[in-house]
Amino acid sequence: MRSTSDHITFDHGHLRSHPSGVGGGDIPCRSTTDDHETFGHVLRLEVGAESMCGPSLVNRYGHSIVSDEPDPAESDELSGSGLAAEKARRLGLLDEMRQQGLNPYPYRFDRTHTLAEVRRTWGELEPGVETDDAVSVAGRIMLKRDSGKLVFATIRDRSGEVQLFISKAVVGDDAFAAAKALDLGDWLGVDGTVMTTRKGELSVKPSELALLSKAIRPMPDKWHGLADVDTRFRQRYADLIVNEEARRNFEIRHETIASFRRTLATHGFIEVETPVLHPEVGGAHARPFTTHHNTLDMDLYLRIAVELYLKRLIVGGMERVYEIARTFRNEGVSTRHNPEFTMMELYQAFGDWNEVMDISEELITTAARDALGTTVIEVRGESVDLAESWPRKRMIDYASEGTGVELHPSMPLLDARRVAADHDVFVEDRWGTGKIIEELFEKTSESSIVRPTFVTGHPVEISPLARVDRNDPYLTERFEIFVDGREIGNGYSELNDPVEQRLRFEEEQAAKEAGDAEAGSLDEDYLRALEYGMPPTGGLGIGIDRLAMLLAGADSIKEVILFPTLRPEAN
RNA sequence: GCCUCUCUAGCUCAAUGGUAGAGCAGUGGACUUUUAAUCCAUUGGUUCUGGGUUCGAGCCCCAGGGGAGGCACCA
Repeated sequence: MRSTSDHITFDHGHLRSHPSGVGGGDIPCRSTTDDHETFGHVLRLEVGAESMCGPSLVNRYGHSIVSDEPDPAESDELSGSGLAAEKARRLGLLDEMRQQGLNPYPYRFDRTHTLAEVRRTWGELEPGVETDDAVSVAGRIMLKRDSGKLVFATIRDRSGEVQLFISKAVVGDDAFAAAKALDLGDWLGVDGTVMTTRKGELSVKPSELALLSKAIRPMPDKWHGLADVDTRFRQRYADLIVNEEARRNFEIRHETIASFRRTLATHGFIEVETPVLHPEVGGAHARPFTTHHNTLDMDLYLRIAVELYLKRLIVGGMERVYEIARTFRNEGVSTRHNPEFTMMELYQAFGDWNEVMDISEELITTAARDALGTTVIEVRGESVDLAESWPRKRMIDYASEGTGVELHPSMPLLDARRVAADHDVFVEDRWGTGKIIEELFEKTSESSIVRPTFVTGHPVEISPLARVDRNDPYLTERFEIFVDGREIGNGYSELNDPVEQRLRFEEEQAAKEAGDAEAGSLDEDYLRALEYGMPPTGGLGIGIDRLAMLLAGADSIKEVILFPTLRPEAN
């Protein structure tokens, strides 16, 4: 809560009472010493914002804004050039500016062109051309080359990079000195004209430069960037500043999600938001995070899936809904798992698993086209065209081929256990044949699936919310999408028979009581919803993080999550 | 949770158990078409932390911490 009384103290009258500054009347408190002339022309000032010219003004945090203390440049801290000394040096520059009434953190800058727009408009200019075309651009200083009476600086905004051609003869001695004092990492706003150098480098020749924000901390290595993965993930801001790859990965993630929304909109899906705090765990097989609401005095779970809520909406007649849902699972962290991750789940009334498989292909293929400009991606050195129809193959067929034994959930449990033992697959006592078949599939086949593939027909035992296969009572109409050995999606014909659903829940409940920490609980409200009648429905979930990994070619989920879950920093 | 690897200047990296170095960044200087600008000079260290072995430890040993990869679990 800001109040004027404890905010920076200044008054407009004070500003007005000062004679106009030399350089255009907007610099109220110019110092007359040569030292302070350094910044004399570099700043474009906003009225009122920089009027704290009096001695020892203190802001609401108690920091001195302007003081008569000795310049930090003379303090002990600056005797070296470690991080502390470097920060002290730059803070000293700030003090110096403020003593002149200049604000190193002005409130705004009006730009006319992004750097990509500059490049798009003037990119074809011949070498050595000077135009009269005026632009205002802004960006962070990434490189700086100081050459006598010229300074070349490369600035970057979100769209790209452009060089500044700063000429002493154009900007004048004072502004040129100020430009020389700029540091890598500083944000700059520039008014100037477009030109090309003799070698053809597209440049903006500034007539006026404005420091938009002073960097106090030095940038990572301008050439090598930031390589330490720990630092890259903890200080994502630094990673994004210096690593093109990081920026690209999150661009791809964004384009993927944006593409999903467009595709779903064309199919008449409605985006909804359902609770993150769930009183019951359901919709997937996973261990939840638990939390507590104080006023209600109620334990709650962070959602592990949104399935049961979205299907309630299908009962309610919303027909086509989806949610891009942050989801939480209290399980291991790996290159493929983050405790919080994003799933897109959709439900489509009157459809079954066939419609949902079709839309899976469309969503992912379109996302690739939108994010990468191509549907051809590289997977394990293999060129894969997502636009080619994805093969469909039953899980029991994979497992049978993998083991050399004809497997089916109807086979006696003892036989299934023997096959598992032959393949070094650990089996829990409570597992039935269906679960053992899934384990055998994962052991023998999962990692060998490279191109996108629908693995279908999961046993009923491991699919408590999926409808039984219309042709085989032991299997369900379910599929999982595998690419590069990883599951990225899961869908099925939704079970809508409330009586059968209750029986399935009761089996899960029994498993939970038998010690399965990941089993869901019986959700009476969901059953009540089904009792009102849910139309035939197809449902789908796609792991957005994993899809982003696939499209970005990232080998770790942390590369596509801006702030992955990490232990707190040491000390 | 287990196994392996890793941690040195702000960043990227060196350094047989024997005085901790380089490049970048920074500082001072030269340079009006550079572009990882270049050239000259130069500052900067709790070698992750704590013990131990040794005349001597960045290096060897033990314990702890962070991270990565693999396994397990899951998506």
